[in-house]
Amino acid sequence: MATQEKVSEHNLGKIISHAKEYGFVFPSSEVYDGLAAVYDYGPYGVELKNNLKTLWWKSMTQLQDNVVGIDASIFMHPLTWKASGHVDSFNDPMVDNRDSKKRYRADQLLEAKAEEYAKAGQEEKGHALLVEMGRLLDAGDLNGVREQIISEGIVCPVSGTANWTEVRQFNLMFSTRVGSVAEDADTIYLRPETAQGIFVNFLNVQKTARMKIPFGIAQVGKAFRNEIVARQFIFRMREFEQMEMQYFVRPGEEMKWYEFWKETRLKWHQAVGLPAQKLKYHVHEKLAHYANAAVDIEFEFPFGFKEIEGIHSRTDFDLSQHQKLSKKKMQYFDNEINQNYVPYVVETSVGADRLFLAVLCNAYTEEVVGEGENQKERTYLKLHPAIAPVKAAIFPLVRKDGLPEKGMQIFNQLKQDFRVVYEERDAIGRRYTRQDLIGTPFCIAVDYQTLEDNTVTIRHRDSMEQERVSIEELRDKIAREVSFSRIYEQL
RNA sequence: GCGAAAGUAGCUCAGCUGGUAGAGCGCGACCUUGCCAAGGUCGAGGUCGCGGGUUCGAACCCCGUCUUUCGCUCCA
Repeated sequence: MATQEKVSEHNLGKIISHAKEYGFVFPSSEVYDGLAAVYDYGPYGVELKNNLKTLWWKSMTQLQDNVVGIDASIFMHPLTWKASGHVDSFNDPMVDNRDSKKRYRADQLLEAKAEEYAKAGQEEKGHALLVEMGRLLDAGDLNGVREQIISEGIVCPVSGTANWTEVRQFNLMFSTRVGSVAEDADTIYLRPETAQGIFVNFLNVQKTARMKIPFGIAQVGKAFRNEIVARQFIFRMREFEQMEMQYFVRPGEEMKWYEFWKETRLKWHQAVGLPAQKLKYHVHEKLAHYANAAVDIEFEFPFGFKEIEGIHSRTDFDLSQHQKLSKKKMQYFDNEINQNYVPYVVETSVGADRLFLAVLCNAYTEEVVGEGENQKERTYLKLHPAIAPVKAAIFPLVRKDGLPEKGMQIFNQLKQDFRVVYEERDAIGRRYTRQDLIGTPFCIAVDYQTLEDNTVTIRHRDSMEQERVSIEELRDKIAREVSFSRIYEQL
């Protein structure tokens, strides 16, 4: 009888320590004291993350018969970001109130003021204020914006004072320069989202893969955002990985597909092992400029419910914008209705690192086992076998009498199909524990009986129970348990 | 970016009113043992986050800085 105690509140610290100590996630450049909000994946972390990415990729491109993949570059033509709106809306003028220590977007303060005027029947005054603000922002006159705030008598809602700092520009896109001669070099950006690589390739993909609407394009890749505050371990990083799928549909049918993906994706997270009660939808009331519907799938992290995936109905905003700026048609001819149109898009966008963190938080388990005198605490990662970094460990019970040789034989055979490890050092109990800590679902022990009848014991991580099976059965038995199809079955 | 707290061995931490570092666990080798973090022997590993200052002397006091966590703030 094991009383189980799941990690719930305020122990992100435990997860972070565990992740570091057992080779999942390290702070970047730790020998130089680290780099804020950047992390590296260690030996087991990379296996787990790769498994999650592969699972997602196959769920999209293999299980869905009308979704294909691409891998676009991180660098893109600068106009891409003009078209997407990032150049304009990823540049925010910020101002702090010195008394309340609160930070605001300067433009939003002025917009709120303009709204007040409008409500008071002074619409023209409000309009004039915004026009002037637009002029100042275009001219890069941040001081002018600050003077506007002060002369309008705008005060901080918290402190009630007008003790404002300078207005400063925050650019959320990282830029670099292409061209070896500095003066001739062009500024280009590191992509702040992977979606645009899909949009600009829409026609290439549609034509070469001969896709018919509705169809989707999937992509896994890095994106970069110069977050003002990056926090909460790998939850919000400046360099992160997205798993995105853009689904192109007939205009007017987007809500049907939006609902379809909303449900499909929630089910997927559950199938990976995230419990239903720790997942919920969060519908956006305030929509981004491109969307006509948006919902987040949130997971209950130790620091609360937070987004792991977004499902957005992006309308034809992106393709239309690219059509406008590139002057290339982004249209599809639909034989069924005999019409040319710019497709609407439903996006599913998972943060790979967030999913990783959710899976890790959920898997981290501390429980008390044994009774009375024998009671002790046990820590292990309850990962779905299909995504566990190591599938099985092979242990000879003792380090003599030919057991190591037999163990190596089994190891060499299994390693062709699975990520397995072989260990003969230390007491077997400790070896079990070490595997528990990294979430290995199966430990195979070679004992004296093995030499007689070619059977071994398989010890199951979660129940700690053992069963005896013949060596010939091993491969198939493990294969069944660790196969992605165990997850697909739940979809 | 603001506020608070913290930073000593791989991890968790101790280190008194300043007198140039310790423990447990872990790690490596060997011996004994053999089914859930076993015992023994030996060993590796720290310029106490970094840089200044005060002092005869700084892990400890002062200043600065970096990093992390938490709370704001921001978040397509």
